[in-house]
Amino acid sequence: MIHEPLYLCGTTASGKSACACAIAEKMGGEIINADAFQLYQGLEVLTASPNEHEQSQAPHHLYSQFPLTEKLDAARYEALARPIIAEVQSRGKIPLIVGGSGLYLKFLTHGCAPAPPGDEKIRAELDQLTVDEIYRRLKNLDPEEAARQNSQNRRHLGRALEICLITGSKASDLRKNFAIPENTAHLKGIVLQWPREILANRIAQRTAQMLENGAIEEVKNLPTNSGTVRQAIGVREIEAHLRGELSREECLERITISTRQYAKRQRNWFRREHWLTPIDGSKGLDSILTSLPI
RNA sequence: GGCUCAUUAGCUCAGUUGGUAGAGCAGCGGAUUGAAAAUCCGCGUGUCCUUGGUUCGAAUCCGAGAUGAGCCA
Repeated sequence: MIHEPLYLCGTTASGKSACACAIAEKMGGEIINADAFQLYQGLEVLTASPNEHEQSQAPHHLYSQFPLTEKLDAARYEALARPIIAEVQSRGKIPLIVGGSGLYLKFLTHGCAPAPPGDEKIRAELDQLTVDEIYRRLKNLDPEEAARQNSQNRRHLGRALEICLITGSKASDLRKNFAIPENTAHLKGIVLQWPREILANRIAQRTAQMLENGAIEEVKNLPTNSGTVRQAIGVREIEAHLRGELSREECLERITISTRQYAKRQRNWFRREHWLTPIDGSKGLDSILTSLPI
């Protein structure tokens, strides 16, 4: 019997890991990571990766798999996760895909557009330009794409321009050829939701816990050539603290705020994924287990 | 006790020669298919400490009071 994957989403600090373990134990599942930063090895504390106890409760895949110098992206993630999902299915177990990285999840649920991967040389060049310059260049090559992007978003504009430069054709054409599937009937998943105040408290507590448990050491030991992973919430703040620019207390406060803001963005993302079944995270694991959409 | 300075948005502060106020941060709303924990967009009514006065008109000038900080006793 082949089991469809069950997606377990939710904002940061919504209790996904614990919930995943409970589901895996009860229903015979294996957990597959869908968090962009927990893929790396060396920032387990800062990224709130599942602890040893949790990992011993059920098989976990794609956690702490890559060195901090690696540059992963959503497409590579999809390519990594697919065979693992198939493997879990072949064992007759349920693939439990758990994580909060909306884009990564979307690649899994809706597929990957046939676009070229990022090019470091091009990105390094674009980094030298102002947003206005990037926008102008994109507008030149692909006015349609420029029109649908925000003229101030260097990341999104840069990606579109990069596609044009690599392929020699228009990013907007590529977009037309790749329609995001609208049929989501086959998708099964839940999104854990919490009252905002309570989630804010959980975030504050967990952040304090991280600093206690070695997040500062992790950042201290970051290799200088670590790329993507420097974007993780907490890295900048802790580095500022290590330089003496922020007190420990200020550092804690800054990370807590950033995390709260991130949770808000996640909430936005998941709200648009209508196929997800919302579940009240504060109801407790037993209650959650009985309201799964399977 | 005397003198000086401060008091404006949740916080830190701007506010030109009097014409009922605006930035950053926070907060709220939103976008987002190969960097996504990233990146970006939108949202500012608040007893301008209180109270008398001057004035057509006061956050702005004058008096008194309150609170805080500093200096002198």
